[in-house]
Amino acid sequence: MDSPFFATNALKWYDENRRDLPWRNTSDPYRIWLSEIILQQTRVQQGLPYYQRFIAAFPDVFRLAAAPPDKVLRLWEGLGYYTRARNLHACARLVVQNHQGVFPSRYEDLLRLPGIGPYTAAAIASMAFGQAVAAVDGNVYRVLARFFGLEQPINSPSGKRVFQKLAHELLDRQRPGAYNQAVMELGALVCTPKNPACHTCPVRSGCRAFQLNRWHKLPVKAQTRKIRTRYLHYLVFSGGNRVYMKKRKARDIWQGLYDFYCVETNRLQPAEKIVKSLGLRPGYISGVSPAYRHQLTHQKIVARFVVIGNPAGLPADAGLRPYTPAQAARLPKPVLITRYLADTGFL
DNA sequence: AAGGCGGGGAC
DNA sequence: GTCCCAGCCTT
Repeated sequence: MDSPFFATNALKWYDENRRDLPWRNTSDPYRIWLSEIILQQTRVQQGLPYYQRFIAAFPDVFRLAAAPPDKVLRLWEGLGYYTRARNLHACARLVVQNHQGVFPSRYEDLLRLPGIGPYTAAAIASMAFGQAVAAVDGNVYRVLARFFGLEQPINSPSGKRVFQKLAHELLDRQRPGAYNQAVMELGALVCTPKNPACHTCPVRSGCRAFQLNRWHKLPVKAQTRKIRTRYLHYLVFSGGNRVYMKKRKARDIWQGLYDFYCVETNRLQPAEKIVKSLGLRPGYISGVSPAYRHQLTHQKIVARFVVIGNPAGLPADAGLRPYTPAQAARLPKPVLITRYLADTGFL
């Protein structure tokens, strides 16, 4: 299905189904700008009352610029991302001081203002000034990825360029502002992240994701696996110039490398608690190391070493075997373990 | 390229 | 609990 189908039907649907929102009944750049800042990463339902309060308190950019910073921040309370409020105020003052209170109309000039990035600059330029620039936000990524069946990740720079270029090609040159809002409105009301209302979608018949039943797979996001913090409590059984170590099994970090008996928990625990959990008396503890930290690709390791000077309490069947310093030095070990052994002087 | 920022709603 | 939301800024 070709692009005119998408743009035409999205625009038509928008004209008939759009929500009546206050910033859509004006061409005042100040109001459009304010709404866009408030709606960054924020749902309309949450942002709407804030918009009303800001307009009531600051009807124009001069009133906002003249306000004390605390008053602006107080009105922003509860909305989150408070840098937005500080940038909002800074931007207002900049517009008043450097532009005589008149918002710049070109995308490139808007982009220079604090708090205005590529999306917001395009939104203002198109909606307030009719400039033919595509505003690409999370909704647009989702709608385009689904309609065109695009598998490029939306959170990589290369993927972003693909969507930006496509959005620019699709843009309705006659009504860029309405078109941009049409696509976003479609994403907000119909083509939602979960349970999209495909049965009411104006462009369903041309939608690749709908045809292939792949809406739930799109858009693709590159796995930005978040860092997991793991807390390892090592029990270092030692005595007679020997230290007890074991080989790590597969399917976890440090496969095949050698370390000590390990208790993993959700958080750092007192050494006594760890020892007790093994049925050992706390009196066996002959030393506790500070926390060692180690950064892996997607994990942060926090390790603490509890020295058990009495090998009598050795857990059977843990695969632990005694090694002399010379032997231990030759074993392959995680650098964390090597560091610890070096710190204690065992190696 | 990655991380931080935030509260709320859906699931 | 997780994911996402009309993103931007800093490092």
